[in-house]
Amino acid sequence: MDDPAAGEERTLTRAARIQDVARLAEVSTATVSRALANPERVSPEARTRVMEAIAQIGYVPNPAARTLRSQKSRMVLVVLPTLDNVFFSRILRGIEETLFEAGYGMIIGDLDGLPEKEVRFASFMAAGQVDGALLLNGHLVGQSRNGEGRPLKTNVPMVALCEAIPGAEIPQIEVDNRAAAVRMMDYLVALGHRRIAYISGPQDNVLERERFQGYHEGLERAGLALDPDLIFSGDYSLDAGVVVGTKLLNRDERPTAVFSSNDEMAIGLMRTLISGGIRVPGDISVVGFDDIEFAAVVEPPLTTIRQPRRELGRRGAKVLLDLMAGRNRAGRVRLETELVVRGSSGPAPSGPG
Amino acid sequence: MDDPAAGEERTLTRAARIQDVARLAEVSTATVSRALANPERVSPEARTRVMEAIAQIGYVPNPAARTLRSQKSRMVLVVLPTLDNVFFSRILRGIEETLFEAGYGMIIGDLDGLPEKEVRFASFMAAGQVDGALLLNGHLVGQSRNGEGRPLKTNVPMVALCEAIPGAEIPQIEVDNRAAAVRMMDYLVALGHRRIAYISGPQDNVLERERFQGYHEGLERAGLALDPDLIFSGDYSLDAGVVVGTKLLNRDERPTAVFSSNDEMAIGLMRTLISGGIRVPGDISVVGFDDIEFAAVVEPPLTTIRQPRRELGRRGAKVLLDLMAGRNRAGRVRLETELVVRGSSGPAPSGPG
DNA sequence: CTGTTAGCGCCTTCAC
DNA sequence: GTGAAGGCGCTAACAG
Repeated sequence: MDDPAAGEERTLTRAARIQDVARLAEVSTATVSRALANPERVSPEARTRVMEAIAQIGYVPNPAARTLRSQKSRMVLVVLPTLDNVFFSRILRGIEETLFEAGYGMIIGDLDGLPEKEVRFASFMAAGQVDGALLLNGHLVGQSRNGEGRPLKTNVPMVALCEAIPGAEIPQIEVDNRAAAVRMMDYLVALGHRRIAYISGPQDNVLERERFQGYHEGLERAGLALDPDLIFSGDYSLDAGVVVGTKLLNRDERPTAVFSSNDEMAIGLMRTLISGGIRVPGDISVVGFDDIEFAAVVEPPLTTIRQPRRELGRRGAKVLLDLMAGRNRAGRVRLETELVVRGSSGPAPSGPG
Repeated sequence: MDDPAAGEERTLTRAARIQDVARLAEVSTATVSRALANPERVSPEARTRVMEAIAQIGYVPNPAARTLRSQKSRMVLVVLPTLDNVFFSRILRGIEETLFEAGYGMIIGDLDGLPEKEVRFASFMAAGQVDGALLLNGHLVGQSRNGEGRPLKTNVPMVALCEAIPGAEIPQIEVDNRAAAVRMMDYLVALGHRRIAYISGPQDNVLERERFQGYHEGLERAGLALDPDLIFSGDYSLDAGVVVGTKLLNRDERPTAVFSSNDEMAIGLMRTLISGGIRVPGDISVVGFDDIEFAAVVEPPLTTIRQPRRELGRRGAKVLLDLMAGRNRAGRVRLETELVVRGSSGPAPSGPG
């Protein structure tokens, strides 16, 4: 039994420090530190004693002290527009698993449309709170806005994910949205469609611009003109699709196909068209983008483009890990997409469109 | 103009330290520190000089040093079963916004079904990496498993969210799942249903157990017996609903209503039943739980129970904030739910069920 | 292979 | 109102 008085000394149960381990194992703190970081550099006996002591008192190294000393936090900041979106949460998962394996933790920066939040996240980087950052928001964090203030000079490695940041000299991992959209257009054109409408997402979204470019290029390849009457704009929500559907129902001349820049809007649109007595794909084909889970279970199942979201996260995290380790792996990575043909698309109706 | 040689000294652009500010403002580091923490304790002149110096060199306090010194990290750990789920991401958003306002950052611990991850997250707490934790996973992190090892003795405040942790002496914020399920059952019974099936989620889920209890209690209130043939088990996925739908299609005697413990399974079920020629709600009523976005746009729209997910996150974060500030706000908070009646449920068919 | 030593950057008494 | 000094817990030189 231990001397009860000794226990009395530390009733507050302060966390064990490296000193405590050293004392118990009868070595110096340096040896404890080494036993943890470079076990091979410590004699087996000492190592065993250290490990036993650690287990006995439940020692866990203090990360703040470690960070302060080593100037490495083993934390990564992930900046994203919103947490509340399946699209991002799937990517996040890929990031998390990769980071975790490498021993890194993840701090989430949800911008949530509030610019002031960005400032604080920028300071995380400036202050060395994180060793690297993954940007899912389409622009550089802490970049001077309107040239006001100095652009945050930070040497923290960053990688841009999903939304390319034009002009930024950091690695970019992205899905080739433009090429995927072109592919979808080729598919629709091959089915005989000539009047193909488009529902866009928010215009300021880099990713959206690429998809629209693909739509445009697809039209050109087919020798079709871009018709402003066939361009609708939405905000990626189900409701936006409903709104477009209502507009279409009130028209005399309808497109034979609608290409929505995401699945939610496509689904909202389909529902509205069908309720309005239009057959999908008999009268109008509807296709989306993303391949969210529900795309396969709506009626009819949605033709769409599958993006490797989890893989996107994994790759981004890997590139960042390399960067943080000093291995330069700059440049741009483009991930392949897949056209998933389901029941919501079919041949263009033969009558006058 | 500055002396170019002076700039030469720090070409590596090391982050500015409090020393640098002090030197530039011609005060001591203590004054800088005070100017930041207790501005009123510093003379206006000194304060101005300090602030100008800070702005000029872009000083940001080093959080590691601050944490080491103050033993407070201003970080909170959020442990959850998986990131890849709308249900959690909505809660997360409520947490994030509340934490952010209070100046706290958020570290995500995605368990992802891997027990070894839990160990690391536990050490985050043991090591003082975080000041508090929000548990969305239904059990205590770092608790000794099977009594092996010592239960992690940590004084880090914790709050349990969404899944109550039986026996744990920490505050719990939750939705009253049982009461909500009872309410749904009352509604179905009032519509004349007597053969009401149930699709459960994973059995080890505390939240699932509460919902099932509600189902059971609802039956009792209506004087109905629990029929094992009417209990199906799933895993909250769309596919699980499809599987149950297929089973029902092959049966002679079907229930007149199915209560699914989440919306995804209900939607998968509905789709399968309808494809199999069964009318919803004409032949069978289908109801869910959660009120995810898609519940309103499937055909027919799904009757379900709405949970205040974001509010759940906010409340949990607030209680934790209180706890960390030393204000004791223990106990249990139950948030109200709402029965959302849509087109997927209706009166029980009159013929023999 | 091991111990001693010197900080990492900050905050906070303690004097003045 | 301000400055000097010590130390939070750890790791990385540097000796031995």
